[in-house]
Amino acid sequence: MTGRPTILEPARGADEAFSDSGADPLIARLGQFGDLDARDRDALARLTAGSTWIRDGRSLIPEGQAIDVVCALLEGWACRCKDFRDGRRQIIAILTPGDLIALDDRAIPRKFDHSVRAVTRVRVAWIPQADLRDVLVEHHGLARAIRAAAAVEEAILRAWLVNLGQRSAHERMAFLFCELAERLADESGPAARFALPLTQQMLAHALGLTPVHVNRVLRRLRDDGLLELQDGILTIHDPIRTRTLADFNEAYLRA
Amino acid sequence: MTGRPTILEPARGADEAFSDSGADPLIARLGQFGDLDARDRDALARLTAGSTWIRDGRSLIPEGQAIDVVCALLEGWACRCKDFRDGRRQIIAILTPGDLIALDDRAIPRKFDHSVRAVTRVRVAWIPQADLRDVLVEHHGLARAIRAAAAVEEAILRAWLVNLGQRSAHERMAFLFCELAERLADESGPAARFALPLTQQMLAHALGLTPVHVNRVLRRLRDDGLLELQDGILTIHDPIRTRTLADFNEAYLRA
DNA sequence: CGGGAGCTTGAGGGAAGTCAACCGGGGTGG
DNA sequence: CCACCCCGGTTGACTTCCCTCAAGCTCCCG
Repeated sequence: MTGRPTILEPARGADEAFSDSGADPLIARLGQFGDLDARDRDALARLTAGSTWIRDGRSLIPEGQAIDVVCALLEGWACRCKDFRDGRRQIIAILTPGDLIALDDRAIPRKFDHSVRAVTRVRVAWIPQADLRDVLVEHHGLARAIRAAAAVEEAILRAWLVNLGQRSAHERMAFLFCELAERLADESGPAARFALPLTQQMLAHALGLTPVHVNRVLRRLRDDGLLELQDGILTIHDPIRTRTLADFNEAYLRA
Repeated sequence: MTGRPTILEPARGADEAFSDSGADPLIARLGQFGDLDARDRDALARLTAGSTWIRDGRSLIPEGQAIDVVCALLEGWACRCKDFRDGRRQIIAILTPGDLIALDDRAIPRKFDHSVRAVTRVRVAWIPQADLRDVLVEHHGLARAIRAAAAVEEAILRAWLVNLGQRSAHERMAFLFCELAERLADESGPAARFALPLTQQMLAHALGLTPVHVNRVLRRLRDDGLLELQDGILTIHDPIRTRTLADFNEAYLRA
């Protein structure tokens, strides 16, 4: 995590080529917060028509940036992070497909107090704030869903604050995994097995721990039969005990 | 902090008597985020016309409450806090006069995922969400100032998350005090000496530490000549070194 | 084959937690 | 009125969780 991509991409026509893929992840996400009709979905598709691939490790939004365009994360993972001059780093949020980044839903232009970085290779669409605002005055259901998503992101922030303040390393780790399992849930319930593209270093930055200790905690959780993180795949073997350890309640993730 | 007031009030006509005091703290706070004209101030005064005193330690908003009225904090301090079943508690935010609590600026009705408690005796005004919304459609400057205040509160949340995740106990404490000094600033700059009505127990809950350790850290900061907390008065003797220790930058508190 | 990134494990240290005792002040009840 | 008692603050002794430093591993890639 030096800021430079650590793994070179396989050859593509261009690093940041246009793609015509749809706005599906966005529709799936926002649809959780209220039904979207065909016009809403169409508007979303138009807003995200031109999307771009960006390599892992790249900065999507630098700290200090003024907010003038919204970034719709369509594929891949990203994170908000705050870097210290002395090298310390805190990951403030983990962003997954369907997240709207740098959304200024309060119409208060502020400079970014943190940066946003691509964790994996990501596909994003850049939407001028004005374009989005114009669409939202016509599409109330969409506007409402977006506000609900923002409210949930704020609730996640509070949950993380509590997590860092009160829980032990083991509990923190379990809590983070429970949250991600819930956020990546489909109709069949929370994901018990999913791709987790975070290095132990990144987990450390998210949990306020050192990479070494993250490793030990993961080993302990594996030895205890709770879960396993192998080759970027997280498997929660014992969801009940994992939830209990984390004292996890998913209510804050609902609108 | 058992949930019951620990200090009984001196006799008053009634515990929750009406008061006709004005909306000055609210005007002062929101005025920082944009000029308010006489009509705006008047509207605020009308919204907060009937205010109530509530004893310290009382719960203003219980966890799980649906948001139907905004609570304007006019005098005294309060805090947002999250309680665990096993007795652990995390203070998520410290609220000072001028704060709007349970403001639903995104118009997304959600159940409260934490509680709000009076730290000191507080004077509050309860404003039905609908009344506030009605006023804001007519008063754009006011609406904007309130959105800006909400954006700053969210930035404070991020700053606290980083504080808990990355800083040592000493740094955390210094950071919190720098933030409060800045938030309580007047024209002459950050407050170097102000009433801090938080017990060491509450500081511990805010900083993710134990009360015993808070005491030791305070002693150390005092011995080192940085600051002093005596009888509920915080005096920052050496603002420069305190800021340096905390690596404090107040940019996030500005709109 | 060499080098770097990420993962793993061990040994030792330090920051913060735990347990316990004591003090002082204010409220309360005998 | 005085004696408690409780709460908050203070300090010491000891423990523990997590960090630091360091080495060695695998895998991928040049």
